[in-house]
Amino acid sequence: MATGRPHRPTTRGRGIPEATVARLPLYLRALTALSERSVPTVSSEELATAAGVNSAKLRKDFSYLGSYGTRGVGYDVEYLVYQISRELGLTQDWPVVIVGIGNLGAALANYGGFASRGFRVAALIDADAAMAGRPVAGIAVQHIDELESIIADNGVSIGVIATPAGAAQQVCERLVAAGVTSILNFAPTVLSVPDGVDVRKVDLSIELQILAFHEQRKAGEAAAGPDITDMVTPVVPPVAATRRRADDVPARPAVDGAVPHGVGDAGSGPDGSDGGRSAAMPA
Amino acid sequence: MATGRPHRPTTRGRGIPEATVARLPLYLRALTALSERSVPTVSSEELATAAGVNSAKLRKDFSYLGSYGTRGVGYDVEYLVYQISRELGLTQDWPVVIVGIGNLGAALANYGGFASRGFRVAALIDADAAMAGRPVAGIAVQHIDELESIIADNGVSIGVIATPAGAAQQVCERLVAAGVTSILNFAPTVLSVPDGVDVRKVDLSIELQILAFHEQRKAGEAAAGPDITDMVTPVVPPVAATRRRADDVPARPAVDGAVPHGVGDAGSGPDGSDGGRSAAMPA
DNA sequence: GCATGTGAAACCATTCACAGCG
DNA sequence: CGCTGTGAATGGTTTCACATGC
Repeated sequence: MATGRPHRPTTRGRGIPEATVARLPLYLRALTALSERSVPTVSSEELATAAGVNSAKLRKDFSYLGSYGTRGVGYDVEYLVYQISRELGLTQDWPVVIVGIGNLGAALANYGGFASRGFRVAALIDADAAMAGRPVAGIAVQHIDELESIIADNGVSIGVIATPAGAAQQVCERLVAAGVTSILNFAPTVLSVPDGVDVRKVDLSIELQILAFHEQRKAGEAAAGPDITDMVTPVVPPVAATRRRADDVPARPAVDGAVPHGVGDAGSGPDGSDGGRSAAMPA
Repeated sequence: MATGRPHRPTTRGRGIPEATVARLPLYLRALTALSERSVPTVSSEELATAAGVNSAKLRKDFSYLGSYGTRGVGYDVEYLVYQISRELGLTQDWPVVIVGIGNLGAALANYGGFASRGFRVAALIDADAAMAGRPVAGIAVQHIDELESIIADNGVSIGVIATPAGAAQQVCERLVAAGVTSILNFAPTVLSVPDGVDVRKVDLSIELQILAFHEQRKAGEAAAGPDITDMVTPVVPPVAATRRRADDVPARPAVDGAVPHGVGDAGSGPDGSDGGRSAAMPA
């Protein structure tokens, strides 16, 4: 159980679908922008466009919160802002600690959207004694020895981990032991936590890899595809590759004698022609 | 899961499910760790644990790639690393540009996992002329005027946006016009892009809000016994939680005469009796 | 014998399409 | 009449459980 789990087996029916919860902040942001421009009401269509979803989905999402719209008119912006804020728990503010004040931690501490929407940076914590006392984003960094007392004194229940991967699990354990029950993890590691603790993960490298997958697919289709009508750019000049270690050779099946029958099997170097994306049901 | 769209309606069936693609990087990381410890094979059970998923899911995921395991034995680590890398398109390297070298952009540029897994920072770009020439993570920042030629000269197809929200859409358009077809967006905005361009979004503030939702739910459950459905809780003046503007009052339905009937309607502040932790707020 | 690979079942999410109401 | 709210249809994902084959 890693990333944002269903957090709980289904504590008795009730409740907003996880996918909907994940979109509420999006709606809230769009609504806040409208509110700032003093727009009084919006239709599901307009709001959906602003939030980047389709209107049916938005209406379905809102239907889980209650009937907050007016038929034939739309939604009252201010009222909806309040209802969503309340649903997300943003009418109270949440003290947050950031552990690991390197480049990333500092960036997070400086991030404005942080403080503005119900969250307050209660403390910045780092293991490097040399950092202690140094102000980052106007807050003095504290040494990790203080972690437990900081959590307790401030009633912190949300922690952000921005440490190197190697330190993440240990920091996580200390946070949890001290009372934190929600963790936002920026370290590229799978954290293991006890039940009842939520972990969400933000991983740059994973996001890039997902993009690379689609990117490759586009290139492959463009090159060998009768499908996909027109592509924006013809083909990306496949720059030479530079694999990071010495394992540039495909690597053989191994085991014993028979070779596992891959689908679009190896042989194609960095890319060769490869053709389609391979993948296809096995025989 | 970020905003990564379905990239395409279903370009004709075939292909690996999106949910599976999103997990491949996770498996790859776990496998790489095993590889470094020279572990020759793993079972689906072991690998699943290391990646933080369950084994049935992992096997199903791998089944979309082909039959790369050996019954009764498990998977050959090296071979699987190669197959997944190839599937993700990591056997070639991808030049990436980062636009917006503020705190976050600098953190991204310094992020090690970046370069190590098939990605290469081809350029750092910023709109501030004063930044031009300044080295960040060993690379000289270039002015945004050079954006188009940098993209073209380096065959960049992946761009990372780390600018303030206000600049994001414009930067996005320039990137796309110059040939970028995959974008990783860190700015808190919904980007609109033409078909064929993939956007993935990483949004700190959204992640925190999702955590806050669950956090609130935990507190609510702990405090309000059996069921939260009781509408109109008597007490509780909603804590004056330092809302950022003057709109601290709930905001009324509005429209005309009738009040919309919410579900677990307002009135319930942070939670009342609280029970759980919950920060001593500054009044 | 044991772990993979996979149909089938269960589950969740999205989309459709329209009834219902201001 | 227009737009919300929602049952029903569709599509995708996860889980189960076991046949398959090393």
